[in-house]
Amino acid sequence: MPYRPTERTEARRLAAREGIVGAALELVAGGGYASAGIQAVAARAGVAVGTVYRHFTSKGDLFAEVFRRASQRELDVVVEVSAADGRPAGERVAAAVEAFCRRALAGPTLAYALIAEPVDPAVESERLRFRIGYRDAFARVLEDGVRGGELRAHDSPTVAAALVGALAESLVGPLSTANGGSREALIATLVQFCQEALPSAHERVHA
Amino acid sequence: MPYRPTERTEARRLAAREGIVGAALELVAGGGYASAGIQAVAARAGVAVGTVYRHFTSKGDLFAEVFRRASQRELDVVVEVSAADGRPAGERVAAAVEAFCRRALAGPTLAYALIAEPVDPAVESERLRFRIGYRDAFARVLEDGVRGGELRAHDSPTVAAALVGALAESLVGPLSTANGGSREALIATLVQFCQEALPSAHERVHA
DNA sequence: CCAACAAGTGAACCGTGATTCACTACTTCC
DNA sequence: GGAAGTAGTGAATCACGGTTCACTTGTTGG
Repeated sequence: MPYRPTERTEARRLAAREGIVGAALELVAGGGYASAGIQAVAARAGVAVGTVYRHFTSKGDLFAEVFRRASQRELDVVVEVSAADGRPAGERVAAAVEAFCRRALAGPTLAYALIAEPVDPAVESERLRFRIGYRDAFARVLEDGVRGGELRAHDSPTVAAALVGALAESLVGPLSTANGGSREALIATLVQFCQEALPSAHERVHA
Repeated sequence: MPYRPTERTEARRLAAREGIVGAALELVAGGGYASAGIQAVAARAGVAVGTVYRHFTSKGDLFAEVFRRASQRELDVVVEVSAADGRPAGERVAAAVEAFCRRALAGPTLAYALIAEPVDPAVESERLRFRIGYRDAFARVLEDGVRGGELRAHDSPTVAAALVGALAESLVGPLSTANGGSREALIATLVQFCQEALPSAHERVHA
């Protein structure tokens, strides 16, 4: 057996792969998914088009990984911040919302790509996993709040989805350009909104 | 001048145009924008591909009209329902939300296409107009509420955008499949959510 | 009926961008 | 050095669906 990939070679291969993922991520962060063609990725990574296909079976495969990494970073922060057990649900939601907002506003193009921009089906399904992750993070907080008597019983998944949708729309959705004010004011408005939207136990139930 | 389009001919032309728009709308309502290619539209309308281009300069042009009509119907209902001046903002928001939900749930594929599905830029800009319409309808109610002392001062456009986003996400967004319960329960949850989310004057301001 | 023009037709065209593949260059081991 | 295999290359190919256009058909008024 005259040839067998060695450690050194394997590392080089991995580095090349990383270079491609990194180039793709830079393109997405800089100009959105629309600007991230295979040719552009290859050029930025300093490799040939064919090389990209040595490491990924398709464009969808590549960007599924790109989205997975970028989204995981974001989700981890929100999960971390909202995990603080014992504290009131309202505070935990506020912290999660603020973290979500700050990160989205810090890299709006990336946030748009991760949340709202049209993408390939393979990438879309990856995105869905993380959207569900956000929803579930909020839902956990809501359910803890119910258990602790702070919130009344409610359909947590739906309310959590509504919170995610509210943030997505106001931060990166088509209506997001509307907020004329400062970044801090926007965050304050959204934090406030999400906190009040919670089904507090002491709130009068309308209708 | 041996030929001049007459009334009868003009009517026939208009009918053909309507047939194309109708076919396109049926396709969108049945299978989303993705399933509505020019070939498919022409086939369903019973005309040749070229005929479509006698009536519309491009695919974007055709579907901009399709979306405009479909969206206008929906927006009119929400604007109508929420316009009732004099009544409390909470009630008006509840009525608007309920109308929005019922119509979206009655035709989920169409709702998805109108609100969330990826579309051509020309169509997207048409969609934006209507999303702004929804937001503004909510914003008007919010501002009336502030004037009437029912709500405290706040960033109405942003809060209105958040409401629209919350509804869009929970009804037709990627997370919408999650709501396991009944349609009525979902509507009740969202109506409740949106009402509580309003910045009521008597609500304690956190943080 | 015929001139003049519009409407209708649909196979062929075209732009875009992902994907392929025959080839070269490199790495390992004997 | 040479055999055996992998990584890299990038111009050519392919798939797709919107768009075109030379042609046929239909309509009007003289």
